[in-house]
Formats: sequence, C-alpha cells, structure tokens
Amino acid sequence: MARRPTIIDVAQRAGVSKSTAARALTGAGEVNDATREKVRRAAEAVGYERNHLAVGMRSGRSGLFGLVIPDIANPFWAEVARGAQDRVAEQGASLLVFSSDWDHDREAIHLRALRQTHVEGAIINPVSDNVDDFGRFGVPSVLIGSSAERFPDIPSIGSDIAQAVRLGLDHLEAHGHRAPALILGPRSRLARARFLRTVHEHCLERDIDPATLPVEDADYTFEGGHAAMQRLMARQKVGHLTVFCANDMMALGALLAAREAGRDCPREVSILGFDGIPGGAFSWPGLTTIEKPAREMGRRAAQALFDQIDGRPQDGRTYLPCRLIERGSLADLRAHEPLRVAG
Amino acid sequence: MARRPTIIDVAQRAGVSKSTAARALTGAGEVNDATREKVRRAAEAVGYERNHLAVGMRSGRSGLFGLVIPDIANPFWAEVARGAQDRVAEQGASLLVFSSDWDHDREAIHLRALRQTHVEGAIINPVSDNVDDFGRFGVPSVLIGSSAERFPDIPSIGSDIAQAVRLGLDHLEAHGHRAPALILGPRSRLARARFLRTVHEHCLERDIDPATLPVEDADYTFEGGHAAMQRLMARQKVGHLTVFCANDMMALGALLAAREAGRDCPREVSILGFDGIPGGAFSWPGLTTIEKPAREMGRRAAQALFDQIDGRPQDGRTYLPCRLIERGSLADLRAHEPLRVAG
DNA sequence: TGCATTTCCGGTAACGTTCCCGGACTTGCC
DNA sequence: GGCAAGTCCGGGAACGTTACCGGAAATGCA
Repeated sequence: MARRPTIIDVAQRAGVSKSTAARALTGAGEVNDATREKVRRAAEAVGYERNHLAVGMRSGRSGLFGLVIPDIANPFWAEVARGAQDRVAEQGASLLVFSSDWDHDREAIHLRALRQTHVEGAIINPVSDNVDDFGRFGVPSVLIGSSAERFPDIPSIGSDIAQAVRLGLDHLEAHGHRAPALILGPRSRLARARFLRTVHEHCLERDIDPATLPVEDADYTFEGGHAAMQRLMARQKVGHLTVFCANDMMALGALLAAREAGRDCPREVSILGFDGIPGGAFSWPGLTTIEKPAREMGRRAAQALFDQIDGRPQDGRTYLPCRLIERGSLADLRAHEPLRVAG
Repeated sequence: MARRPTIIDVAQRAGVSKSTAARALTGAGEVNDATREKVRRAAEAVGYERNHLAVGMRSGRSGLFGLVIPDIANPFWAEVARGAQDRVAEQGASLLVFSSDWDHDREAIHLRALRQTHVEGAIINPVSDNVDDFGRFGVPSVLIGSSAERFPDIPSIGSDIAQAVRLGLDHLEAHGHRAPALILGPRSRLARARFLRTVHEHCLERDIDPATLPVEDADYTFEGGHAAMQRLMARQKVGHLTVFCANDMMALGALLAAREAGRDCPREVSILGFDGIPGGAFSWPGLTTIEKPAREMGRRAAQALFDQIDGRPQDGRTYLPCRLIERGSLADLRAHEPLRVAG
C-alpha cells in the first residue's frame, strides 16, 4: 500500500521547494504563474491531497465542526443535522455528529471529544450546564432548541413557539374552535411554560378564562398522548372535543385513543399537533399540525457559527417562524354551529 | 482567551520532560508510579486535554471515522447512522457524517474530504464507482446497503432480502394469501431483482406460476405507491386484493389509494410493507411490515471496520436478518375462505 | 566492591503543513 | 551603470504529539 503523497513529493516532482509548492497550492503568497502551473501538474500527477490534520495543527483551523443533539435517529433532529451538515459542507468543512440521549455524562464526553479534535465550532442542544464552561475553552458555539434559552449569553437558534401557538389558535378559531383542550409536556420543560403562556395571552385577548381550558400533562410520547386523550374524553363525554397537543407524537397517540373510543376524527374530535414529524402525514386522518423549520434551524445554526467565528455581528437568540400544515384532523365547525358565546 | 494547555505546560508544572509527561499520560512506556501520579495531577490542574490533531499526525490514528449515506434525514439512514455512531463512540472515536443524496459528484467530494481528514476508516453506501479507488488510498472501508453488492471485493453489511421476502410470503401464506400483487422499485435497482427472484423461488416451490402475480413498478415514493395501487385496483376490481410492497413509503401510498377508492383495509385489501419506517406505526390500520435492522446494520458496519483495521478475519458480505412487525393491514383470510386452489 | 541488569527519564527527531524571513534575481528609473 | 524597488523562491522554525535512543541512577548478584 503506497504511502500517501505529501507536499514534499509534489515539490520534488515539480523541482521546487516545499514552501513554494505550498504557496502555489494554497493560492496565497507570490508565485510565478508558470511555477504554479508546474506545481499544480505535479500535484495532479502524484495524486496529492492536502492533509487536513497537519493543516489544522499548523493553522489552528481543523475544518471540523461538531453537532451534539439528543438523538440523530429522531426525525426532528435528523432534519436539524441535515441542515447543519449541508451548510457546513458548502463551506468545504465536515461535521462530527454526536447523540447525547438527553444524558449529562454522554454530553460531557462528547463535548470533551469536540475539544480534543479541535473543532472550529460546535452546534449544541444543551442538556446540562456542561456547555457553560465549554465556551471558556475557546470553542465558538451556537445553541439550538428550546433548552438553549437557559444560556442567554450564548447565541442560539430556536423555533418561535409563541408565533407557532398563535398560528394554531388562530387557525382553530377560524374554524370555529374556541377553547381547545390542551395536552402538554412535562411541567419541568421550559417549552411547556412558553406554550401555556401564549395560550393564556391569546385567551385573555378574547375574554376567555384560560382556567376553563381542560389541560392534561403527558410526557411527549405516543403512549403519553394516548393516555391523556383517554382522560380528556372521560372528562368531556358529549359535544365536539378539540385538542391542541404540544407535540405530534402525543397527537398521534390521541388520535388512536379517539378511534379506539369510537369517536370519529374529525367529525366528533379535532386534533391539532405540533412539530411536523413525517409520521403525521400517514395517519388517518392526516394530522393537521404546526411544523417547526427543523432543517432551516440546522442551517441557520451553522451560519450563525460561521458569523461568530468570522467576527460578524451576532443576534442573541433567533426565533424561526413555524408554519401550519393542514391535513385532515380538524373539523370545520363554522357550518354547523355559528354560535356566539357571550364573553 | 487563554491558550489551550499543551503537554509542555503539564511537563513544566510537574517538573519533568515532555517525553515523560507523554509516557505518563498515555500509559505506555515505563514511568515511576509517583512520577505518573505527579503528571496526572499537573494535567488535571492545568486542564490539559490531548490534542487529537497532533496525535493523529504523529501516530496516523486520527480517531475519526467517516459515514457516507444518501440522506441523514431519511429515517432508515438516520437509524444506520445512530448505530454506527454508538459503536464508534464506544471506541472513544468520532464520526463524520455526510449525505450524498444519491449524487455521484457529492459522493466524490465527501470521499475526498474523508481522505483529507485522514479518517481511520469509512462506512459507505456507494452510489457510484467512486468507492472503487477509494480503498486504494489505504482507507479501510466497509460498504452498507444493497448497492454494496456491486463491490464484492469490499466487505459489506446488508439486510437479508431473501430471508425477509420469504418471511413476508410465509406470513401471507399463513394468513391465506396465496399470490399477492407486487409493487416493486425501479428496474435499475439491484434490490428489485433480488426481491423478485425470491418471490419466484417461493412460488415455484408451491407450484404457483410466478407470471400470474400482478406486478407494478414504482419509484419507492409515497406518490409512486399511490399510483401503482390505483393501477392494481383497476386491474382487479373484485375479490380481496393483497399487495406486497417493496418499501413502506409505497405501501403507505397504496394504503391511501385504497381508502380513497373506498376499499377497506384490511377487509377488502391487504397490504404488506417492507422497511420498518416509524411512520408505518401511525397509519390506519397500522402497516404490517418487515423491518430491516437498520441500527444493527450501522453498528455491525462499524464493528466490521474495526475488525478490518485490527487485522481480524473478515466476512465478505454479511446479511442481517429482518423481522416481521404485525400491525393491522393484513386480513386473515383463512376463516372466510378455506379455499384450496388446485396447483 | 564491582559488574551486569533493570528502571526510569531526557533529548531529539519526526509526522505534514504553513508562515516568516532573507536572499537572489529581475525590473524600473534616473 | 548604479541603485531602489519589486518579484519570486528556498531555508528554517513552529504547531503538539509520540517513538526511539541513550544515559544516569538504582538494584541485583557474586
């Protein structure tokens, strides 16, 4: 197995010094055109490819970037990864991907690996405070996802939950749903509070008492949504039941629960999801939901990283707008009940 | 921003030479226990972390591995990536992830990036013959997926399509489906031929003329499956229609087509998928399908890579078994029609 | 005590690249 | 023709690490 050719091989073949060869190949510095061409040919002939490790050591620019997300197999995060990867590849760099599984120790291990490989920057969905001193080591970083809000000092990208929730509520209202039930995530999550706050604001603007909205807590899983929906149906046995779920997995679980209970969606039950996971397109009826711009988030996070590295001005936190995907899980109640509830 | 501490800082603080410090930290070579401990403390004190770039340059072991797949945002490949990543992380190494989008040029670019970063090895789902000379540069590699079969010289991991198809056909037979219609992928794909061959073998063993099976070609997409199913229903307007689809996306498309045509699944139509994508769990009825061991494939590919690098004996190509996931898209025809078709 | 052996450590070179510096040669101008 | 400026190139150092070699000290044994 032949040794990989180095710049010295190129230089020898071209009959110049390695410095000249390097200059010719990097484009920087002054080199005679003829010489440059000669070196180019020599490089081509021996099949030279620059050793990024050596470049990284010498220049401090490894051409490597890191991405630490909870789980690359999760469709949302896979989309984020894809967006980040695309942007990084455009830059001619490469992306190291790690899954933390929402585990503090794993995250710490991955962050250490990132430092040791001397990545030029990292995109992180933080699970713990590990990231706090990560930046101290001089690794530029951009945070991503709602948990990033705990670190206001570090630039971050997230979806605009307030805008998204309003989008959903407006859509519900436009179709005659006035006070939807809510299936939310665990109380410990920041996203839950933000979701709920926006709902409250929306209600108050419409003279609805937020306390009248039925709320069930779940854990962001299919099973959790399924159980929460059963509780909801036990609470309201008659009339059209409208449910706004804080994520799609729970919405799909709720959909199944409704079907099992013999309550037709969208005739007797309306369900609105949140996330935009691909699986929502395959349910029956298709899940109407609010899509987070996952890929764009990844792309923008990478862009923010480059901005930071190149010293361009930074936004603290960027909220990307979500969009509504209309499928079939929402009834249009305006036809049957043009009701006017007195405020 | 403080300079990252190097081994020289550690050595100075411990009052030893950098060679000794290196020996103490790597564990290799003879060092007095007291000295080693002293160095350890010094390293701890200054917050030393080994520079992997430098190690890689000196030792040729970068601690980096590469993964080139068609699309990280595709749930199947995301699972593969997760499996590979887990195994690589266990080794204390890191994984570079690239998406080729089934594009030759992109693949070539990514392979070049892998060589330049001096990855220790690569896992590749080959789209073109680029990989052929990739190995010549001394980068150990393992291929993954069905397209790997074009390169018999390179070790590879795939799912056992023959076993999977038989699993499906046996399951169909056990539920009274004798001669299913087929929705297959494009004729250019190797996997299609393998799929079809196994079906033929299965038929011949049962005195069924394979030519009697209705076959429709599609393109592995939801829309493709939808259209293929419409053609199938046009061909067979009466009786129970059983369809075996070569992937889940097409199966879900077929399911929708059936519903749109007012043909109830599983009462009037039975659909069997192939892949095991998560979305299949959310359709109604849930998609009965054959699951490829995606994560295990990724993990095994990484393992095969390590075996190859460490000079352990290699299998040429490894086929991992698939398993059947029973949900609800298959009718049990044995009750209603205990029919005995004369062979 | 003297010699051989072991244990431990420091010096140096090397990995492949880029950057800086200075020298040689060419060009321009008076 | 002489000097200044410009152009182009080679030599050497440096990035941080590890491998190798040799020497000093400690130990073992007679």
